[in-house]
Amino acid sequence: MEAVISHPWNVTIQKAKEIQLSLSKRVLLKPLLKKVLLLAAVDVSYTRWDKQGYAVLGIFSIRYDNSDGLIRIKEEVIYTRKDRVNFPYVPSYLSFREIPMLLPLFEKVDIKPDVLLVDGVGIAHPRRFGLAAHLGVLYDIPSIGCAKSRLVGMYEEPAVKKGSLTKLVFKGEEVGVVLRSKDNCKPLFVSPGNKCNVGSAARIVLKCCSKYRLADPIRRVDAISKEIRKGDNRSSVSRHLTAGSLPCGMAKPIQKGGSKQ
DNA sequence: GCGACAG
DNA sequence: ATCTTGTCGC
Repeated sequence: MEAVISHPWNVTIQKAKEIQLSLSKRVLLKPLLKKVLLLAAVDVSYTRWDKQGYAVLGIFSIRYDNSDGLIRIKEEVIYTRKDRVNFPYVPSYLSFREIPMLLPLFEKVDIKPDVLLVDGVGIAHPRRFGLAAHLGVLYDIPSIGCAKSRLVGMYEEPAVKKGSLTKLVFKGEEVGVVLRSKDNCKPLFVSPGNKCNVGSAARIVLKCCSKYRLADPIRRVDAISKEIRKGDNRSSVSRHLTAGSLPCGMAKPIQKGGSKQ
């Protein structure tokens, strides 16, 4: 994929804020009605001292379970990258810490997924421009933020049953939902990133939750990220197939010795 | 002024 | 985010 927008990343917090305020105007909120068949997910894990980050981008082809209508991952193509982290973690500026590591991975993908799931927030952000919104705008694709905790907004606790949800309201606006993705488990904070709205975001994320608290695709990239952090060995581009063949255009991007450092 | 604060 | 054993609940 090729970014539609380009801007510096090694910036001060003040400049980062200006970029967020400027780019937030490009966020488009609308129903995402197209059936999701190709889904992407990203995540980054770190070493204890924050010196290195392990970024992962997964492209997943999807099938729908006949019985429950939930999404099942049919095939996956995984891209990973180990990088030194420069930008510190500053609440509401996570994009500037993680996106620089993810950019090289997106470059390797030559197709646009129907939606991108992100471990972080979308518009449920002080300036309505969290990590998911930022990535969605950069690549002009639908994106959804699936945070494990709250950054901003007020809400009431959703019922304990999976599928229960309550509104996440920030400054009088509904910026997302608090979604119970698994019975009796802490809820997820789902907010649209780009080319999606709150309702569609909640519907899609719930369909991605099969047996665990986290949406399957995010849980997958999260596991891979932590796995390679421990091992820190083998090729940085791997392929995993579970059945059938890849949709046209998806087979190409796999190469060996692709991305390291 | 003080507490809160995605990963 | 990461460091960590056992432990309580579904």
